Amino acid sequence: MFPAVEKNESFADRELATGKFWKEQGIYEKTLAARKGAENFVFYEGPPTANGMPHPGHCLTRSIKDLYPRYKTMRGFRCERKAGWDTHGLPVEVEVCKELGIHSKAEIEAHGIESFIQKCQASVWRYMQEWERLTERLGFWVNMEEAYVTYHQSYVESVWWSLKTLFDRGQLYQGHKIVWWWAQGGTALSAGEVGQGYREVADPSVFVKFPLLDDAGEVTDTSLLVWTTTPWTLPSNQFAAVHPEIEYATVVDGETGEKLVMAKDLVETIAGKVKRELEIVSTCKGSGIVGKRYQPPFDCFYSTHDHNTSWRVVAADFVTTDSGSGAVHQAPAFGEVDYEVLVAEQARYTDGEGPELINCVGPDGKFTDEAPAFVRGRWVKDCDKDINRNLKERGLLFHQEQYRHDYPFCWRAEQDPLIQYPRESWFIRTTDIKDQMLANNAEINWLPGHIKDGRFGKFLESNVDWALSRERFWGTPLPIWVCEQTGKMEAIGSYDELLAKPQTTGMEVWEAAKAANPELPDDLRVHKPYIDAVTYASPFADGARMQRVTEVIDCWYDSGAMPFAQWGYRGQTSGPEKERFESQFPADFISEAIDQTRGWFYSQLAISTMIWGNDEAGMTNDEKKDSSFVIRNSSLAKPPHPFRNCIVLGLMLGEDGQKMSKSKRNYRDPSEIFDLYGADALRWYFFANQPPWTSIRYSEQAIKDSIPEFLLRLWNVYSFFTIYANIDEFDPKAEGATDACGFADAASYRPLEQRGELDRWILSELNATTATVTERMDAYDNYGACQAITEFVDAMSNWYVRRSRDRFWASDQRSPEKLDAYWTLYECLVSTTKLIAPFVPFLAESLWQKLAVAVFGDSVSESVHLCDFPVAKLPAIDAALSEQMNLVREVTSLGRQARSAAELKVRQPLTKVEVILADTTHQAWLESHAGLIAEELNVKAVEFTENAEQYIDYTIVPNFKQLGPKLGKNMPKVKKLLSQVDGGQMLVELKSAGKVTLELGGGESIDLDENDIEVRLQAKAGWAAAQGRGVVVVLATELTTELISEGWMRDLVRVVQDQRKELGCEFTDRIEIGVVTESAELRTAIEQFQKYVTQETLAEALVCESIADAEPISAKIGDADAQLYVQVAS
RNA sequence: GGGCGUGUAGCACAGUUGGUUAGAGCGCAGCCCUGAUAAGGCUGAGGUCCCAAGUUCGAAUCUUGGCACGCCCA
Repeated sequence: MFPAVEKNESFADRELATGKFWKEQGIYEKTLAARKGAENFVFYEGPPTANGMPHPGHCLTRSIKDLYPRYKTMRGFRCERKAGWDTHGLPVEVEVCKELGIHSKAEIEAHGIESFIQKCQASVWRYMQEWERLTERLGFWVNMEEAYVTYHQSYVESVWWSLKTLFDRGQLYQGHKIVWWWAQGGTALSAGEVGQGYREVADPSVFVKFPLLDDAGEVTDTSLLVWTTTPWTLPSNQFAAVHPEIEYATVVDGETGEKLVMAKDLVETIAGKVKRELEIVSTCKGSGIVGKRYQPPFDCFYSTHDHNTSWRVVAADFVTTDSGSGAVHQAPAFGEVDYEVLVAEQARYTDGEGPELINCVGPDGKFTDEAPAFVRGRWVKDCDKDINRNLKERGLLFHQEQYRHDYPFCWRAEQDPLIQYPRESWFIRTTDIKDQMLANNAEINWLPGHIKDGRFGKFLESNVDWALSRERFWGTPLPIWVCEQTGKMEAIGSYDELLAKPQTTGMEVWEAAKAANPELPDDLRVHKPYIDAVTYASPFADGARMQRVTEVIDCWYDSGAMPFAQWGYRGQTSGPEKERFESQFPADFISEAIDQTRGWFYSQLAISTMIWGNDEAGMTNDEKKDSSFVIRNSSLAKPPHPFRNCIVLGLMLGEDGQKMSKSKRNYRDPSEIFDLYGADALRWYFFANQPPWTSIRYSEQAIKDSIPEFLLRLWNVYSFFTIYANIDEFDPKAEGATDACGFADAASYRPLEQRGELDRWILSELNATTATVTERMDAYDNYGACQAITEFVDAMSNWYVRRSRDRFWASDQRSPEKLDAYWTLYECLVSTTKLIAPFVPFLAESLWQKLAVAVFGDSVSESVHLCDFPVAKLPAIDAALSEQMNLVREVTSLGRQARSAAELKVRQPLTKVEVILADTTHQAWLESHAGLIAEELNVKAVEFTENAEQYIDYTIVPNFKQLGPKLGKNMPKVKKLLSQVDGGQMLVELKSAGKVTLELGGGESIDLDENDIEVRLQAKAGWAAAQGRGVVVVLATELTTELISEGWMRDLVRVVQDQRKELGCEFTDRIEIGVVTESAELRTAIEQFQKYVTQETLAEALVCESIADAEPISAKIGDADAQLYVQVAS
């Protein structure tokens, strides 16, 4: 016996029980154990940060990440899933700062770095529980107990090892660059971080007069009109840039008489801005003013520096006439392009004689003492107004206005604008390996495909060296120690290596902290401030000490290092780290949202290509001998690495189409969704509604809809099966089957060829579906796979079960046809259960437990997830049968359509339908299924008519696909000719001769055979007919008394069935029926169809009088009114 | 400003190498069925396939140029 189907149990409740079962029985662990020794399918978990609450977008990534490992496991692979947590970086520091109510770097230092770091470490796990709960509730199987954590010592040491490798190769270098600088935080930000903080703001746009000097260095009456949007950089002005090819004009200001130089194309615009006449007196190319000297607007450096090198007009291609004046203020300290101008200028001189960088702003973003007195010590962005006022007072400000543009702010401290600022910073020379990265990229299977050469490829093309260092606190310390005397450096690859250095001191700082608080995790010893205390004797100078540089690194480097760092691999030549790393590299599958293009996707590729590039070009000689780099020569190093297949998910938007945000509350908490609809509904919504890379708008309704559309539909089939299997005492084990996947041992199990057509059909569909799902999933197309599954479940529910009901209800429990039906449906359900297991693991498990485990006990897998994925039995697939069945379904659908149009409800029997087929290939088969069609359409007869000219117009159209290439330009002519011929006659001719000849005129003619044309049928007016593509169904609409009576009796049956339900009858309960009516017609009909009614309703008696104890109900049967009495037979 | 992507029914989406009646779902309307019943089915209305030009015998599909939106970058 199958366990009875529970009523009143929600999917969500069942899921909780299933989750508990998995956990208690260690099913995930068992799936791994079961695949011991099997080929690996390597999955990398991109580490989320656990210091924020998870939202529905995380459910999406985690669902996809779960789907493929589950699928591949069932397909026979061993798929480890090591969880990971991203724990370092600015987001954590910012959170802690908020708690402490502090903001700037100085405040953190005042608070104490030791305490700050400890707080960071603790805060990383703030939402750990929520994340774990979500992961488990969603059914994302991942090993959280052995998760890798980026702050763990072994992880940090792996990162160190990789950085040491790069350092020793000269690929990690210190450079002087203009960076986006977060002044309050005292650190540079990476391009990715900056990109997240752009906001539209209004900044001043000012036009300033730079008086030009003559050859003697005296101020002339002409000024260059210079434009800038950052007045605060004017005190640090060093050049003015013009485009050498643009025309410049000298104009006279109609009001003041001043002479100004500006781009000729902009004269009119600028005149409009200031609303006065600007008269052009002469023009010249930009190259004509290049080299001219001018007096800078502020004298911070002018009087102390060489006038010949700075404060000159220089040529620059980036100047445009889109806005401004055509002459651009240059402060090389505060702009990347400006800085390049300085470098270019310096190149004109021998070393040391060119212009030096001038800068009167400190790293804290405040003006230094070199700046004009009225701004000293103030935050630069606050000084724009005062600077403008000062310029105005001195008559140098020509015009100012507001200008809206996007400007970057700190992504974690939204009120802090970033500034460009010159800094010493550490870089990784990724530009050296650009080609290798591109080669690796070319081998990655990106989904969708356009990522490869599109967003990701383009990003690689424009690669710049990775700005690695951060002048912050909570991150992987940059493992470079500097000699205090010589400035020479070396990199350290592990903590032990550091301790083994000569005369190491400083470990006591950590030891003291640990003694004071034994709770501190040991991992902290490789972090600031403890690691900074460790120094050792310099190998470069006697008596000197080696001291670590102060920086930590970009946390994206941490996550990108996970392919090896998750195992603590740092070049070991043997041992578990090496083995695990090598067996798990590269990944077969990763998936994250598209925002990771420049994040984790890139950091992984860059690091893996840096360390194990595709050739030996970057290796030192020592490394070439060093066996730890053996991977370079192994097959693992072949591209693609570090991952082979990558599904790039779209972004998930809130219900309102906006980005999900906590403050807008435009989404529901995932835990609520689980409670309301369950994890399977959510998962199915993700997998089955769209390809994963489309941005989806979170839709609660759509999640809800997965239940009736798929989950419940399948559940109902299962429920139907269970109810009748139990009534008929059908038990696969008792029948002799040994397990739930092979039934050949069962005595009553008949081979396919002995079973009825419907059974062969659904099993054909099952196997075709299995083949499709496998093929789609192997191509990482979950959407296509889900569509196939949905169609199959629909076919099973809406055609197989419906058409098989008679067999399930037949009274002979042991009839072969009935047993066939049970076996067939059982097989379909069990296979479907396995097919859906990776997608909706909870429902699949419930079904498996009820359909298989409950019956077979220990002789089947204890969980569906321990099963092998079904393999399609190709011989069982019968394409012709599938086509034929589709045709039957089309005919019945058309029949209903015709009934609906003629307002003849299905309950009313009709004498016949006529079916006319354009293509008679399947006609004979269809004729043999006339009974089925008759039953579906409630007609007494089905007739097939050929050449049904009375109902039909035949239209012949060319088969365009076939004839197109043959006919070319003659196509329209043939189309026209065919539309004019008598279709019916032509068909006759075609049938007898096998071809027809069409005269095209001009002596040309063409022979057409059956394949060259398509026949269209058009029902003639006046018939109750409906037409499909190649078939017309015509109804006979005349009714006889007998037919009407029969229709009435179907009414009666229906009302009685309603009443059965009302009375709470079991499916097997017998009843008695009484009908009291004034209508003689009704009484006659009852008499006539007594047997039919009693049989349909399981009635022992049907009488035309009242039944004493039953409550009468009023009913309309056909046209007649009646009082109906129904009661359960005693 | 540049790159990438997306524009198909009220909504959210499919549409396989170009082939002439553009599709399933939800929603809506009407109807049916009821021995799967806190279900199920059928039918219908609703589309300038963003716009324009081009290539072609033929374009939702290919090309070019616009427009709108999104993301990424400056």
